[in-house]
Parts: sequence; C-alpha cells; structure tokens
Amino acid sequence: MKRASIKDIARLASVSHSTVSRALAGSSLVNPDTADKIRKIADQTGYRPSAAARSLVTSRSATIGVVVTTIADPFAAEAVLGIEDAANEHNYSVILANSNAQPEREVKVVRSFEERRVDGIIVTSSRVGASYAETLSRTRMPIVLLNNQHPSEFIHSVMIDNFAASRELTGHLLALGHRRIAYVGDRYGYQSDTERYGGYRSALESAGLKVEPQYVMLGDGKPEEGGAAAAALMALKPRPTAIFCYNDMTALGAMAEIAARGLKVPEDVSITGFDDLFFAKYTAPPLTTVRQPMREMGRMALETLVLLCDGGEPQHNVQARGEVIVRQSTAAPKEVL
Amino acid sequence: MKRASIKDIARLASVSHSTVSRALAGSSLVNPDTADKIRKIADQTGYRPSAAARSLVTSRSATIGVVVTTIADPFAAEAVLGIEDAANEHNYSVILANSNAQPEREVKVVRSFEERRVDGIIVTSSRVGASYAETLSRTRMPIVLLNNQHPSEFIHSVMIDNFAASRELTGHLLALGHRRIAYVGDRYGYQSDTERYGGYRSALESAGLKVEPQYVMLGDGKPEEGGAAAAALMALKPRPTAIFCYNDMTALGAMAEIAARGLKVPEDVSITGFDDLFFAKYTAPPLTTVRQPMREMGRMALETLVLLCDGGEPQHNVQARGEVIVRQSTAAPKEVL
DNA sequence: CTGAAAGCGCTTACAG
DNA sequence: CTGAAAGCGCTTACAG
Repeated sequence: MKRASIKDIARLASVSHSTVSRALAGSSLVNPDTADKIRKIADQTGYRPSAAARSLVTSRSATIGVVVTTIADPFAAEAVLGIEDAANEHNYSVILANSNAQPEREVKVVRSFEERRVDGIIVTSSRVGASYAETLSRTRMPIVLLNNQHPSEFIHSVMIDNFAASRELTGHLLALGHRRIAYVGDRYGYQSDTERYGGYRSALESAGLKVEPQYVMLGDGKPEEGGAAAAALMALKPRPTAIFCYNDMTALGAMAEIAARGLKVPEDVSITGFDDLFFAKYTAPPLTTVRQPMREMGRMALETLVLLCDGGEPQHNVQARGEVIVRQSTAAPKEVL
Repeated sequence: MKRASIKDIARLASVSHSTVSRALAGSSLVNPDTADKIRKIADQTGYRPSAAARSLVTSRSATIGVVVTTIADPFAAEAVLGIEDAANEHNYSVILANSNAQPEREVKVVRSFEERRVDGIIVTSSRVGASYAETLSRTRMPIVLLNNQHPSEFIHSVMIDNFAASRELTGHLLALGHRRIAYVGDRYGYQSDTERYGGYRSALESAGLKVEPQYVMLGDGKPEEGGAAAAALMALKPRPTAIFCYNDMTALGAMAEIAARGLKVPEDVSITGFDDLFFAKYTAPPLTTVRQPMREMGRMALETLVLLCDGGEPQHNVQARGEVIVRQSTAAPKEVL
C-alpha cells in the first residue's frame, strides 16, 4: 500500500492539489472552511507531505548534519543533545555521523551531507586535520565548529576560553601550595588541549615556575592512557604533587590508577579534570574540574547555524562560559617544597 | 551559485542526462569510455546527486530514524555508535532524535520520520508507553526495538536475556554469602527493569529467601536517585549487605553516597550494576556488573532493520549475550546471618 | 549503448 | 480564493 500523496487528499476534498498544498502550509489565501476540511481529511488519512518533494522545490532540506569523532564520548553526546533539542525547536532534523577520526570516513560523511543537501553542518570536537578542513571549506554549506576554531571566514565556532579556564584551574593548584604540577595532555593535538596547556604554562610562569618536561605527558583523552600517564608520573622522583588532566576521561583513569597503587587522592596527589562530565561529581573523591556547558554549547552552535542558514551574520567566534568547580580531589600538598 | 545538476554534467559531457544517471550508477549499459569521461567530469565539478530527487523516484531514502530517550545516556550513545557504524557500511544515514520521554515529542519525532520517509526506525531503551506503541505500530515502517520487546508482529527487537543475567548476578551475591540483598530499580517501568527484578526475585526464591519489600527501592536510572536509594537503604536495620542496582548509573550514585557516609564498598556493603558502561572499571572499587554488548546490539538492530527493508524476514527477537563481570565491588559480607 | 519521455510529490508564480 | 501549469533533479521503462 502506497503512501497517500497530495493528489489523494485533493481528490477526497474535491479541490486541486495546489489548494491542499496551501491549506496545509497554513496560507491565508485559502477559504477557512475549505482549509479546515482539508486539514481534517489529511489528519484522518494520516497524510504526511514528502520532505523530499518539498525540499526539491524549496531547495532547503530542514536538515543539518552533525559530525562527531564518536558519539560514545560523553562530551559529544551532551553537545549533540543540546544541538538536537534546539534543532527540534526550529523544526530541523539532525543527521548524525561518527568520523571515528578516520580521514576516509570524514570525506564520506561530507559527501553524504552534500547529497542530502543539509542546510548546514556542525563539527564537534574533532581535530579537524588539514585535509578535513579543506574538504569542509570547499563545501559551500554553512559550518559551525564546536570546541575548535578555524581561520576560514566561512567557518564559525563555539567554545569556551580554554586558556583562561586552564590558567584559573592551575592557579587554584598553585594557591593550595603545589609546586610540582604535572600536565597530561592529548597527543592528537586538539586545539582545546593546546590552549589548556597554554593556560597551565602561563600560570606556572606567572608563579615563577618553569614547565618541567618530565611532568608533561601525552595521552589520548581516554581513561586507560590517563592511567598509564599517572603510573609513569608517580614513579618519578620527586613525583608531582598534583596532576592536571586535560579532560575528565583522562582524570578518571588517573584516579583509578592512583587508587590501585594504594595512594590517596588528594592526600598523596591532587587531581584535576576538565569538562565536568556527569560522572565527575561521583568519583571518589569528587573531581575538581572545569565545567563546560556542553548542552548549552550545542544549542549555541545550532542557533548560529540556523542564523547562518537564514542569511544572517552571527558572531564569528561564539564564546561560552567555562567555570572552575572545586571539589575534593584537590588539597594542599602534604609535603611542601 | 546553484549546485550543479545532472543536466549540467550531461551538457559538459555532451550526452543525455539519462546516460549520466546510468554512468554514475555504474550501469553496464553505458560505454566504458563515455562512463569514464562522465565520472571524470562529475568529479571535477564536485557534482553530488540529490538524494531527495533520487528518493522521490525510488521511494527509498537510504535513511533510518533512531529515537533515544536521551543521547546523553551512555547506554544509548554506545548503541547509537554501533547503529551508525553499521548504517555507514550499508550506505544508510541516520537521523537522530531525542524523545526526552515526552509523549508530545515522541509523536512529533515519528511524524518527522514519516515525512522524511525513513526506511525504518530503531527505538532505543525507551519505555514505549501505550500511546507511543500505538503511534509506532500505526506507521507502516519497519521498526526494531533495542532493549525492549513488543507483542506486535510488526515490531522486532534486540536485547539480552535480562532475566538470566540478573539471576546469575544475584546468584553471585548469594554464593558470596549475602542474604539481605536490596534491589534498586526504575520507577518508569522499563521492561529491562522488570526482567531484571524478575531474575533477582527468582534467584532469591531458589535460595529459599523471600523478597523483603523494604529492600526494594525505585529510582530513575540516574546516579542521584541511586544515591538517595542507597542512603535510605543504609539507614535500615538490619541494613542490606548488598545492593543490586538495576543499572550502572544507579550504582555510580549509590557508591558515591556510601563513600560519603564513611562506609566502604565492598567491606560494608557490596554493590552491583548492570550494563558495564565505560566508567564501571574505573569506579573505586571497580564495579561488578553485567556487560551488555551495546555497540554490537546497535549493529544487530541495524542489520535486522536493513534485512526488513530488503523484504527479508529476520528473527523476531534477536538475543545478544549478556555476561556477568565480577570486579571488586562485591565480596563476602562481614557479618553473616 | 543512447536518448526522449514520463513521472515521483511537492511549491509557487500566473491567470482568473 | 482557486486551479492549471511549470519545474525542482533524479530514475527507468521504452524505443531505437
């Protein structure tokens, strides 16, 4: 059984399909009574206008494409939730694609978005490598980057001030009396990591301290490597009294590793994260971190994209507000230098 | 600047647009040389066939709709990752929608999927209330439920044997010597909760124990209420020596609450979860739980949906394998009855 | 192998 | 207020 088309409704209502189209679009050009009748029939029939047919003539799909490295990353998931919520309010649908950080996949995703004529694209926390950036900017679709910036004038972005937040968080550690503060970053060179490292470095230098290369480790933003980095760090002499993890996932692994070694947080070593993912307040002890309003950032990205689609000129680099959240994973070091 | 259409390519290649269509579809009906030439031109131009136009004539959209309660739930995120990965292999795109457990939203989502003519729908871990179920089954699109079943012959499902896994997990607790085992479920009546409760109850009864109503609490599947339930449970006398949490999120909150009260897991009370979310191995102590192969389940759901779309007759209730994972959050009770 | 024609289901000037 | 007509960009019998 085929789906009813606009012509079927027209026949049932004894009007032309043009009139059905107008009535259903809520045009004021149609007699209220006929409009009512048509709507009633459409309702009963369960008629659903074809988005494809519509988009063919309007050349807008009311669809946006969202690429994430992986939706299994809680940061991406929260952001996508915000994006979809806002998209729903604007009657946009979202097509979700995981790039898995694979270049071939990134290319395929963009191609698919082009074929589907999405009205715009949001790219979340990917490293946006050189080739990807080129693919993206070659496309004429509006693009908003989440947690990333790009010099192209065609690409907008939403992010917090990672540098400032990181500097403040490091300042918190310094104020507690820490002098040997390690940094566990991300080897994939995400922009957010670079900026956080910059803030860490800047805070240290302002306090008259140097960055000790041995205290700077690189992970992959996931718990396991956070644990490995913590293990290496705790084997050092003198070992650091605090570990600044570039994100909460890294901190999660670091804390587990430290507990496994019979050491205590924060007595033996303070730990900080970044993001304030849902689990941060439930770790043992609860994690000091920087809250990123991920859901809100997703909404902001969608809103600027919609503005762009409507021919508006939104702010180029939208800034969300990060906030240091002090919990119990940080305390004064036992032994002060 | 408008997008190039098939006619533009036809003009550039000095052939009819029919031939372009065939060449790009890889039809054997076209001269290899012309085909090559056409493909080359299409490539250079960055031509992208319109999915909308194609789907209008083929009446297939190569798109599937996925509804989750919220993508911020790690279970849903993992499942969606599996779905999207598999969809990508079959050249399907996925439209993601969050229902937020709001009936109006559920209705709107299904309507939108119908307008977009998705080839099928996957519904993940929602409680699929009466009205939703009706909306869903009225639609003629193939539907696969993840973590849920439905008596309709038109709706397929993928889930693990929750009853058996739960029974086995409870058996693990009983074998350790526990006799006062609490259960923290979900007040929204998810089918998975009902089945897990059934397994818990069955194991208890097989051991000659009764379910003590005071040891059965209802949360909402999230950490905060897991914590509240644990607090109430620990105030009981005699208090339970083990708490079976119906999912890991609940267990996460319960463990934090217990730690906050100065009690220790598993010395003072054993805790079990369900799902084996990414953080389960990083809690302090690591969580004993039931692993659900979420990503694989997502893939299975997509595969059965694709089979359905191709007119096949996949198994109605596909069963994935759950597995009890014993970590350190469970141990023999200190004081044995 | 190739092209002309029809048609998928809509929207929207255009004419009345 | 309403309808007939054109057209969006494809695919696919049909005829050659």
